[in-house]
Amino acid sequence: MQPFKGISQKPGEEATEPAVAGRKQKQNNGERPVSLKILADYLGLCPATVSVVLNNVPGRSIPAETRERVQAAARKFNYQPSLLARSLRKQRTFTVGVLAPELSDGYHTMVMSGIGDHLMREGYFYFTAHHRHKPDMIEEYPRLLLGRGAEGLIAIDTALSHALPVPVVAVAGHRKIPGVTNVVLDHKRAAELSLRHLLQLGHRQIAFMRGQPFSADSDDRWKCIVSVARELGLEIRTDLTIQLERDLTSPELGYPVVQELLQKRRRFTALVSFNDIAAIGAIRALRDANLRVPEDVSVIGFDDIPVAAYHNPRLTTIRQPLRDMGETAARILLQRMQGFKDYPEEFAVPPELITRETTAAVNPRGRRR
Amino acid sequence: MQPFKGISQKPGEEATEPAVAGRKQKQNNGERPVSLKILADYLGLCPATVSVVLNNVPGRSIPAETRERVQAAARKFNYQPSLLARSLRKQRTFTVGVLAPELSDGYHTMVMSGIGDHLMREGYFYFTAHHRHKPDMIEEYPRLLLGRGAEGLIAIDTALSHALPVPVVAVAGHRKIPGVTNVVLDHKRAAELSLRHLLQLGHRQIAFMRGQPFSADSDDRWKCIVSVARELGLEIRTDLTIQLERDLTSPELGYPVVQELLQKRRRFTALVSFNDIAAIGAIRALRDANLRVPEDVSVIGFDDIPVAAYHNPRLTTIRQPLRDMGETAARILLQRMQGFKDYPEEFAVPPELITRETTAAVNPRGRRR
DNA sequence: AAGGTTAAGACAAACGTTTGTCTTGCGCCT
DNA sequence: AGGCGCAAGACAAACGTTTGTCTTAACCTT
Repeated sequence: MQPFKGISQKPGEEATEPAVAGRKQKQNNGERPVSLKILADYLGLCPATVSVVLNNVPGRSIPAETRERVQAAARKFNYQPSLLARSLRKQRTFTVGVLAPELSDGYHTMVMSGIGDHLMREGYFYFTAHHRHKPDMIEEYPRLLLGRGAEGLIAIDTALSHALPVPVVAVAGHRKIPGVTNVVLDHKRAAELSLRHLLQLGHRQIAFMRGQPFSADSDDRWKCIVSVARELGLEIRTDLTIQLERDLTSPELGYPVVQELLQKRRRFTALVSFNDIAAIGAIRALRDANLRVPEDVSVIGFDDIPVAAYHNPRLTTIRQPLRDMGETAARILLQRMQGFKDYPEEFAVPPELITRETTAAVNPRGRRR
Repeated sequence: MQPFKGISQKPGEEATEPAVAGRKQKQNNGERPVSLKILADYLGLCPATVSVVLNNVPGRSIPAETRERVQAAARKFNYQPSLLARSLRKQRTFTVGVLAPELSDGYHTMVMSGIGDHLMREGYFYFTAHHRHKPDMIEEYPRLLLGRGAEGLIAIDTALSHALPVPVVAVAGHRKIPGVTNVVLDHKRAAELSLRHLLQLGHRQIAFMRGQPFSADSDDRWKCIVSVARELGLEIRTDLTIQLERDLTSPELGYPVVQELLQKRRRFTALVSFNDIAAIGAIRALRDANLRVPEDVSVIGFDDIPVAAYHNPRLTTIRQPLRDMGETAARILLQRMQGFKDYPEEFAVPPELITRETTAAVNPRGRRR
């Protein structure tokens, strides 16, 4: 961390600083904010009484006149109670921790958006921490978050390794862990939607893209695809199965793996992508190999990220209600934190098939052998 | 908030709960985590001494044997100091607040990602709050964040209205406010890059898309475009200027406004979009009107979001180093919090022109009159 | 007038730390 | 032997709240 040599503030600028609302509120002169004690001294009362008034504690008799004096003083000095001190005393922080692999990825931020909405609405604040799938951080951050007073944790796409002493809700969590509620997509249903759709269009030679091993959904999703394929009598060929490995959030994710697939020169008429971002990379790779989408190859994505509807061609995909999942996770967590005992171990939300332009009936004279 | 009727935990499941690392760590049985006092009682020492050992306070003489006893006990009981109590005592929380309009938008999350990286690396945690541009929340949240102990604030694309008693860094902030450091893109340079590029390709009839009034960058960006256009002798026609209004983060943002522009049937050969997302919507609108990009209309975006390089056609755009800007903001904030006085009022970062496929030399026989 | 009730608010302890000062006892020096 | 210095750790106050109990004085009742 080097000190910067940028433009320094012009001298005299501070003198012309406009007065701000109410009490003169200096920049950062080390003055501490007014505490209950200061307020009490000013009023000639004791801190406890002031606290009682300001919190409207029931069953305490304080005359209206005194109440007004106290409230007026609080306004005058712009009193803000220290949540820190209050939390320490009441052993309640109204804070939760949110753990995610990455902050800039569409999937995670959609879920976080739902979480944030619900938490703020309910008067909770939250710490965010991201771990980029590093196991030591996944181990360490929950501890740190608890140390900071988090009363509960939400883990997005994170491979938690053991139980924790507070309620935990996982979105797209791997494994069953005692004390952890899993909010997951109904992957079985998702697999049915995509495979049925492709089969109806006449596709039989279908390539599949598997997610990265560190991504929580990868495994479940794959198992469901395999099982549904069997039910529907569809063969899954290993030479048409590709595997994502890299930890990327850009379409580059799907580009090279599809290129490799094309080099094998096996005929396929459809591709089931792990997510939309990879699907966009995949489409680019197909086009760069002079294959048309959907005329030569149909592509189906997953997630329905915002650009999916505006990609060219518009992406057919399985929509995950990510924001809802985030809200649901937050709601369940808060209920559990309030001592609600009868929580579900797993909460599945239904996906939806969004048919757009990247899937079409199989082309009778396929161009690829 | 309604209690859910989901699957309840099977009875007896808790009894088979596997033992977890070290101390038996029950689910959530109201047992409080071990405190310094408990540890001290166990060791036959006083809490202060234990604290001294665990923090390695210099200048205190504690024999090695005692130190080891203390450390062993801390490990044994998995002691985690209460950051809450420590913060209260030391008047230092190592926490900052981050304020953004929205959590699921690409721009904001990219910046947040840079911020998060730097803060975590430096051992700070942060609260996030989002306000969806609602003025009352923009007014309220800073107060709440300070009440939670935030020692500094980072505001992304947020119209702060007055000074605050802690250091503040704004990314894409509107106005100059005393005590607020602005981290901004060099919009002058950005305007030069895009206009020079289009002029070189022979464009003269250029349509412009202005950002939403509530977006911090809109105004600056527009002023710079106007000023650079004048320098370069380019006329900006009001009948070719469109204005974004809606608060959206999907390409839908740019679709209807471009449709309206097309209905005026004024000839233009290029469009300067406010951002990439709107550019993708714009391209869709152009294609839906049977105009080819870039053959009939060149389009230039702004931001360089991850899908820009993989859109079809690949998007020419002005890259904002958003992650860097976030990191820079966090770095400056931490320096200011450490009492570094000589901070810049403004910190400008340079944009970059990324030439891809949506811009081309002007088509001599334009199809639109 | 004595005792009881009540209103109004003071008092103190507690939450879990940190840190400056104080005590105790031991070994050493002369 | 008396004094000094130092090692080891106890003690206490403080950070800003909340909350149960206690005090005081006024008022009421008979």
